[in-house]
Amino acid sequence: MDPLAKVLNPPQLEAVRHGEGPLLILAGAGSGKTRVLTHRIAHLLREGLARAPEILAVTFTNKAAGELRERVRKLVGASDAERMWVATFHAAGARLLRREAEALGLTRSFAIYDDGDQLAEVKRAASDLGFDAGTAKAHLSRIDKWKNAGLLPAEIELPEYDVPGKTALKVYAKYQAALQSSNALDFGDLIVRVVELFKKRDDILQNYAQRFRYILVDEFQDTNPAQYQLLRLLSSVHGNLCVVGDDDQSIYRWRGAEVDNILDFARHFPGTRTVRLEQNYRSTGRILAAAHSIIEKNERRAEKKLWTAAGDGDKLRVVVAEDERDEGARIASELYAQNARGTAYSEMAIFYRANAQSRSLEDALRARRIPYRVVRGRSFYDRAEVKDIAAYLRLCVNPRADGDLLRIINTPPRGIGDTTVDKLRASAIRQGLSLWESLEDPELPSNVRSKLLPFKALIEKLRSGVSASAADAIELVIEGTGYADRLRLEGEEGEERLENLMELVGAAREFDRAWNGEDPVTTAPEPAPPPKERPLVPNPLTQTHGQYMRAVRAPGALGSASLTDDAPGLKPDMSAALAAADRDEADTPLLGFLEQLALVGDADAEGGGDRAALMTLHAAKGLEFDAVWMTGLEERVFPSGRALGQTGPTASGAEDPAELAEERRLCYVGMTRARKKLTLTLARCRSLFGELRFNQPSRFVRELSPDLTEGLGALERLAERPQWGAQKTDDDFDQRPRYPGDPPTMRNKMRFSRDEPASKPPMKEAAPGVDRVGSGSRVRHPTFGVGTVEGVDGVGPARKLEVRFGPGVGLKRVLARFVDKA
DNA sequence: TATTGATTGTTTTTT
DNA sequence: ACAATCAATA
Repeated sequence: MDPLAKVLNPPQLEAVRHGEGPLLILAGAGSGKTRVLTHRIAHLLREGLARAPEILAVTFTNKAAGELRERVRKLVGASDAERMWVATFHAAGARLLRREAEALGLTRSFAIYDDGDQLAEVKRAASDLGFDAGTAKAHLSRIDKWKNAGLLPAEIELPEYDVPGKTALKVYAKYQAALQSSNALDFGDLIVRVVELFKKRDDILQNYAQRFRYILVDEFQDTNPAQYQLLRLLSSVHGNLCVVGDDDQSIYRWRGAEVDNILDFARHFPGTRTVRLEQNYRSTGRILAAAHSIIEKNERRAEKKLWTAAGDGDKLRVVVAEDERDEGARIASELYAQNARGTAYSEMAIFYRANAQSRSLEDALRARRIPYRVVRGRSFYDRAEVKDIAAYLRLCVNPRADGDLLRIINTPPRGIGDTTVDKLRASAIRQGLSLWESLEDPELPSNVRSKLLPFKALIEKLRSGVSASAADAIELVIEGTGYADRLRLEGEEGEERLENLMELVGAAREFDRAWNGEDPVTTAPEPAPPPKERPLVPNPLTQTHGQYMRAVRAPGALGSASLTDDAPGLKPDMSAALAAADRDEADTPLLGFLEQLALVGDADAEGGGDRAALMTLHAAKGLEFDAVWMTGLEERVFPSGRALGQTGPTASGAEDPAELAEERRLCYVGMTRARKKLTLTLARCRSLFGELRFNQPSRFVRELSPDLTEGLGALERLAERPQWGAQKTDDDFDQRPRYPGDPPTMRNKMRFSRDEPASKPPMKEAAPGVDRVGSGSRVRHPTFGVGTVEGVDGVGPARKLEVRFGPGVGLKRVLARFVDKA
């Protein structure tokens, strides 16, 4: 019998063994799709259906790409794994475009603009055209939509009456031209411009379409039309396109994702074999049944129903809280109780619809001293100081980058104000040159030139001083531009920014090392922490959270760590993996690091230690936890007020069925994250946008069957109570009529502290949060190793510690959030 | 050029 | 509530 049959169930096996032709794998939540993808890739190689370089596997997140790459590597070995393309859509696009840049009139060192750069550029485009720059956001959202749809300006036709559309289109054309002359691309371009390239140059398309004999796509339900076009083109020669996804988990419609891509796949690719993965290996029967009862109300979906061989499990629970503070307090005490019963905090998660909801939850957890981490976007790399430094570096590498030049020409302030900049821009436009080239335009007034020339000299000095090393380059910029000096003058906040830049240097240092295939430094004077068969490497990307991972080194390859089934909690080393993928495309570690800065956030950073996770429902996709709390199950919160036509600019009073279907999918995604325990909470009233609101319980809880759920009784009691109009203050709140069984008022709460135990629960040893690190503690810093705290300044994770590290490092001031308890 | 007061719009944000 | 952004001001 095929040994594969031991690790795969029949439909999984069918998907893995499918040979040529289009393949659609409808993979329900927790049905083992990554396993299928990895085994399928291994199968293709083993059966000689493809050689490694002929395989292209695309995902949406860096995390997914890293995980896939790693798991494939474990199956097929490092040398094959390195020769295939396993990347995010955007990384693959960037890689391809760097190779073919000339064909689009770009150079290999084009810059990748992020949202902020994009908005700035759109503003300039709009104001150059004489439009109000205040409308830039609206234009940008149209531009993004066009790009998601795969439409470049020339291909867009608008009806005469669409006046705002016409304006946006003009801005789009101008914006696109500005990017082109800046030798820059935005995220959307990383896809659309590949499509453009393929349409324009059939020879190049043929080259890639021939090469990629087998293409595999993860999370296909999230593809936008541009990505879909790209896949169509790339698979046009061999037709071996395998897509994996779950239409029920499509939650990015608002970003241009098109569920129809997956729903109509079989129709668009004749001869498609469809495989359904419906056996769930994650959740209990009740959780699956409840999730199904929510999702089955959606009309257009690929019929499938998850089942599990595991038991029914506990009932879901609904908790009705008084307000958001009460909601937080109850959840916090439940977390505490769960933990006392043996569930690690790291196995618990709290989800919310909108980031704004995290505040009250965090307050409650902090009050209870429950260790947590908030999973957010790319917060670290989005800091202004990091982006400033990146702009300097990009300008050094790519002088045509007008956006980067404008960003830093007066940062730190060097007397180059708006008027000077305007004159420079006018000159550049007049002569059709880049800003950089115009810096010494002899026609500029001498007072303007006298300001610009020193700036030019500064950049030239940097450019000649910048070496291959990313870390050295960053240090040179920080010190050489006066940026550091400026921050040092700014006190408290400047200090912190400087610390952040030091972290950036640390990340770059690690990246350099990985690039050069050197062993990562272990500064720790004592034996490296957990004795694994390999040394532990700080992940440069995730080091802000002090995470450590196992280094696995392939011969002659870059370091990359493994995400293994046997090592839960260890995540792949993204930067090293990215370094490996792009090494032949980028020439130096500096260029590689810049690429990483653009394409990889620190979002994937998993906080070390035993902490509960807080995140939006969107951020939860792809994750799983033993116990999950979904919060804010109230109409206008979840489903969001926008889907109900109640909030925002599109507020029409009418529900938007498409939006509501997406909210439903979001609910489905959230519920299917839970392995064993699922709790849904709502608050009777909640302050939202500054006013106190009494929201109806969400339809998603009202729809739950009592067979599956406990605590529904509270909903009915709630319905019997009269509703009050909006009440603005706590005083009003306290003077509401009292009903038997009502929780105490706010004021009472302060006195009696209903939910808070009289004495604070003692901190558990298992929670190595940074909060209790003080003088004398031994701490571990990802860059500096292990040291002893000698001083503390401030409170919370943002406080600074003076730490005495080992020899060669000495006394350093570091942010508490960057260290872990040693 | 930096500071201020008013105004604005607040879902989600893989890259 | 609240932050972020912008126009007017010193």
